[in-house]
Amino acid sequence: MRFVASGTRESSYQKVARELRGQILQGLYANGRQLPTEFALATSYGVSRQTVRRAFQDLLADGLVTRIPGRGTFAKMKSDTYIRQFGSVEDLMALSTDTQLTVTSLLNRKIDIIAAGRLGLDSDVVYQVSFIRSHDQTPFCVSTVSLPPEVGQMLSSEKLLTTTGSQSNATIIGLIDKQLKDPIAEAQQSITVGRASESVAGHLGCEVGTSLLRIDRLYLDTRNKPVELATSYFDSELYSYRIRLRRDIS
Amino acid sequence: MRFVASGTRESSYQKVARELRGQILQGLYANGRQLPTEFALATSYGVSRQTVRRAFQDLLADGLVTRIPGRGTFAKMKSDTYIRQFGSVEDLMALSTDTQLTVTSLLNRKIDIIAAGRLGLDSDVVYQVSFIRSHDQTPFCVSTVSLPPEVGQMLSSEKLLTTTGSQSNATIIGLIDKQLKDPIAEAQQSITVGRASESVAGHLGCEVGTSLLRIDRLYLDTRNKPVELATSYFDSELYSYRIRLRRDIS
DNA sequence: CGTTATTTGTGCGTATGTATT
DNA sequence: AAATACATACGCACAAATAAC
Repeated sequence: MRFVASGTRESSYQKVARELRGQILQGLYANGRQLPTEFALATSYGVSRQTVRRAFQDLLADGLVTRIPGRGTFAKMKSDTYIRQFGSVEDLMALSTDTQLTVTSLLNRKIDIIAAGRLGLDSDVVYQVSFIRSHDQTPFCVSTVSLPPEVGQMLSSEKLLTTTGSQSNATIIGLIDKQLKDPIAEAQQSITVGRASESVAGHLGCEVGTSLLRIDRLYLDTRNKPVELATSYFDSELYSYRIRLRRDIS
Repeated sequence: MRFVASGTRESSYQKVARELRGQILQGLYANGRQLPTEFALATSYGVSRQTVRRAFQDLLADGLVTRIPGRGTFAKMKSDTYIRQFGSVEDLMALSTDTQLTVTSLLNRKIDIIAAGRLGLDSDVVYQVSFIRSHDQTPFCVSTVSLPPEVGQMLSSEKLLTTTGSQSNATIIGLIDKQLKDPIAEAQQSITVGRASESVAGHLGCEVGTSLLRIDRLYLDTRNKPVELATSYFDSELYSYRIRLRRDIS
């Protein structure tokens, strides 16, 4: 899940990390088996031990391995399950440079009573745009964004949202935040289980009715006015939602 | 997720990372302001540039900074990407006031390879206790808590966990935190979709196989040692996981 | 029980490359 | 073109944890 700009050549440690990641995900080190030592990998790849260590730091951050001083490095994955969580939603959303947005339904005026209600509107009219988010050409998330009419009209000048199949690595809320008088101050997020509709299943490549992770986010500006409602579906077999909470900020 | 080991003194790069993390979270570098360069930090802390780089790798993995070659290191601005997660361990511990816990399976020694693995144990022996959480006499959550043997034995004096059908509005992690030498410092939470087993379905009053929200929490103490693994199933019809994300305006 | 070998962790120095200003 | 700043890569030394003898 580490970065890498697409254009540049892959560095040594990235190659090591990529190959080890593939082997782990393929179950070569299933049941927590031990990986080769730093020294062994360094000699077999013809790189220094530091380079191998750098690769392991990525695998560690990905949660794929456990390292125990004096003992060795062990894979965390159990091959007997289907669960391939080689990343988290947070990781993927965090680096917008890593994920690509492809518009599937252009920004348009729609009638949506539920969305309008959650946006605190009096009428039933909202502006909606739908898109998929991909990482490495693999779509992992389908989203629909609903906006109050005035916000929707504000964004109607954005070519990204009004051109078929257009791609970007921006975020909608980023676009909105730039143009708003009052900036975004707060978001309310709710995570539930949802089912894949026909269109969602088509985009994610799963079957209709599959249980998906559904994440709703309602963004509010400093005046506590809702400015965006985003409803996203994630395939939870591929991606889990991971959060790290810390205590003691000092 | 970060590494290592253990009872020893804090290392140099950890100190640098900790202090920078605190400063960022306190808003010292709010609005995406630039942090000192590697060289500046190295000289001011009296360490090498490599050590500063090691610290930045942790902050990068935490998603707290963005680094741009040729430009510098910047605190992640919440506006140009999205609003970041700021829950706290305290929030999780305070879950208890309006919900009630009923023990369904007493604290006991069990064999659980998966739980033991996630707790980083060498053997397969863990202590487990199961319970349901109710609100207004309606159960909405079924949890199983796995503990390392030494923690389990520590809690074996708690009447709550060793008496059939006992009720309380405490949290297990709260009980643990009181007795631990090293307090809880961090929690890793993973949210996925799970299916109701026979026993879970029985307690929640839903059908076997129903899709449920599954939340796994791994609590770590200040020495990064796992002390509790909680696996909970929520009926997503009754309960959705809500988070409020605030933005630091400063 | 201590000793030794293995393995990971920390820290530093150096050199070179690449991107930005 | 030059200076700045991050990225990669290698080398070395020593510390700390573990396991085996």
